[in-house]
Amino acid sequence: MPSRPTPFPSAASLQATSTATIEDVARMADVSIATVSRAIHTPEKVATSTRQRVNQAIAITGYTTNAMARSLRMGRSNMILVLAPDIGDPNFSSILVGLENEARAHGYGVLIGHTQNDPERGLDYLKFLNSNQAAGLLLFTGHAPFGHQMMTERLPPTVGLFEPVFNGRVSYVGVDDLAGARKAAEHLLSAGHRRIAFIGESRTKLGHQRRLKGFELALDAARIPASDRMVLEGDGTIESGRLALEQIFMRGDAPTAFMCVNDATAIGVVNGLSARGYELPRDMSVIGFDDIPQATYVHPPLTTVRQPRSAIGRQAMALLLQSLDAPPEPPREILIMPDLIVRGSVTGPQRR
Amino acid sequence: MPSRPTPFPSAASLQATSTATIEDVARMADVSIATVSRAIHTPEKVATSTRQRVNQAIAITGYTTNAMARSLRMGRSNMILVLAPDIGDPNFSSILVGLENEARAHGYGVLIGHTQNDPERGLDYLKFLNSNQAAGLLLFTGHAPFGHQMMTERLPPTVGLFEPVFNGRVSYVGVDDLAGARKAAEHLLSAGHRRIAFIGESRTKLGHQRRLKGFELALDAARIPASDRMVLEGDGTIESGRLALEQIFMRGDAPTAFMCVNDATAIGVVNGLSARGYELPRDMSVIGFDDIPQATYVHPPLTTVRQPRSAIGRQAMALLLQSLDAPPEPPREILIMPDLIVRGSVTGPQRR
DNA sequence: TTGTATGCGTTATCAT
DNA sequence: ATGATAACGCATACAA
Repeated sequence: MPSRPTPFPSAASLQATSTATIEDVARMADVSIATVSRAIHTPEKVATSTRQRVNQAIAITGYTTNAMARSLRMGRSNMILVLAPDIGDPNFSSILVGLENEARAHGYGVLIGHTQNDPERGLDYLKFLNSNQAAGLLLFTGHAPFGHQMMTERLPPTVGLFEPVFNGRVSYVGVDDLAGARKAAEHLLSAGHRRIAFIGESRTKLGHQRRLKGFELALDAARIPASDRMVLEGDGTIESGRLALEQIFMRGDAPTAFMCVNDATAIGVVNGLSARGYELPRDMSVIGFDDIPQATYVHPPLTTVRQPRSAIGRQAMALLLQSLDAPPEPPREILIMPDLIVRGSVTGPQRR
Repeated sequence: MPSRPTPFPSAASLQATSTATIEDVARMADVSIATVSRAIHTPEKVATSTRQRVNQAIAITGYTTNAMARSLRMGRSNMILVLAPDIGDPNFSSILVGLENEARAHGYGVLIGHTQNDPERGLDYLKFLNSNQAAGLLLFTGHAPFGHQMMTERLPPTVGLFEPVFNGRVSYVGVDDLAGARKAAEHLLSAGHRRIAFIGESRTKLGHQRRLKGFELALDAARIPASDRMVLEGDGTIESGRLALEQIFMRGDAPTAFMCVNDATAIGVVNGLSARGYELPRDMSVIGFDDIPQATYVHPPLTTVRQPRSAIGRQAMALLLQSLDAPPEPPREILIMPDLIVRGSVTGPQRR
């Protein structure tokens, strides 16, 4: 019995090879690999009939462009690397969604690198970048990745987001810290508070500095004397809120309201206050910043300033994607105005 | 004035080129690229003196292997892809640290893909895998990535972790759900409870099913009649805890204790109970599972079963790295025994 | 011990 | 409209 001819020249050989390459497709469609490549990237330059044959072959083989080869050839990948020190940051998740949506819309994929603020890991990702495995870099870290100078020089287009980047001249997308903090302080002021404590890390964190500035501007405008203001150090963790509270009570001159640099700090303060027997918000007002999910589950629920997380993600990615072709010079800074979210942790000061 | 000879043949040309390649190193060390490659990967096969020249050249140029080219050539990368549906999962962060430590120790890097349970995104990452951009796959998702069948067939070595993988025959590393749940139930029992409600999603989630089984085994052993057991549906979100609670009260026969499939559910129950004016744990006991950070910040702090997160991460990566050379057949399942964490949400039942 | 040459899967240039 | 081929950067079989 004569062997039945297969519809395509090399149908048999296909099963042997693991992943279909452009060559498999070419053979099956009976064209050159150049034509296959064209059919994919510039379909209008290919005759309709051949294009159809190629597409059919692609469908049958399940061919997907080998991104490694493509990037090697092109000197640029279509992946964006996001570097984050702490994946667990409650802000990170929804910013990421914004980033990814925007990236997808432009044909880019998103990869996340977890640095844990460890220079070693930073170096690893630097190497990753160095071999063009990502076309652009998004810094959620507040600083450029650490590593050999040689490598930091050759960084791809980069934009920082959420936390201002203190080293490296890069574009930045984030909340308008100053304006947001000012809104928060004004909310406290208009509730009648005059003795207010601010808790934050003003020395190294740029974002915290800006929030402190907004706080001070608002109090200046309300002509609150310096003697009625307290500024306490706190690195932005829940624990730092508790600690700052201890200091306040050690010094003995409690304020009527706390303005915390972020919600984590505020949660620490709320917990500490409750533990000391204060009833909130009757005895003391607390306001936060960020509006993380946990802000709702504390008692009383936190009045706070909401980070426009999704917008930050979207705009940061948009800016980066633009920068891929021509990095803006000088770097741009996009500040998004946040909204005040009024919940239950602020009322007027108690009569004393 | 005669031009001063440069110490190396092509020192000048280096500045022009963007990133140093193996060829730059070869020229500078005055050897062939093959020798450079060998000096890096099999140093013992290279004369000491040449090796030194090569190393020096590498140091000067800041050369790093182009991972794209290397992987293309070798047909395998040194990156591991972790697929997670929700980066914000409070369990994810510390598992990740375990994964990364183990990976680093073996010279592998970790990349995270955020699928959001979206098949489109899954397909993207499938393409990523398909071109050998990752040597192995870790599934935090509870299921294999969705995509064209053609591509799912060609998956690299894979292991699931944290949540049993319901499609795809893959190895798995996670907590011993059954034993952990049994411990929790026994804790409730030994506190004196006999009317206990279980809240969880027993239909589609394998892990939930196992926890329910552990619950039932413990109650069987204590000879609790079926009439004293309640099993309520809840998908594991905070909201699902509240909802299940509603159902209980609608039916009117409240238990004395709640065993929740996870902490999120338990937090929903605790909140709901507090909102209804119950004082915990005096009026009602609640036990969770996972020991997420938030378990500490609810009142009363949650008694729960702790996920061995770091161990899960470490062992899953170790298993995957082994599987790279020879995938175990049949797939292995590593179950880690969890500890009961006693806090304040469980006491004896109220006298009625 | 070292060098030459080939191929990994693409894209792009130049012919035809 | 299509095909042949070079080059991307590297690892390695084979020669020397």
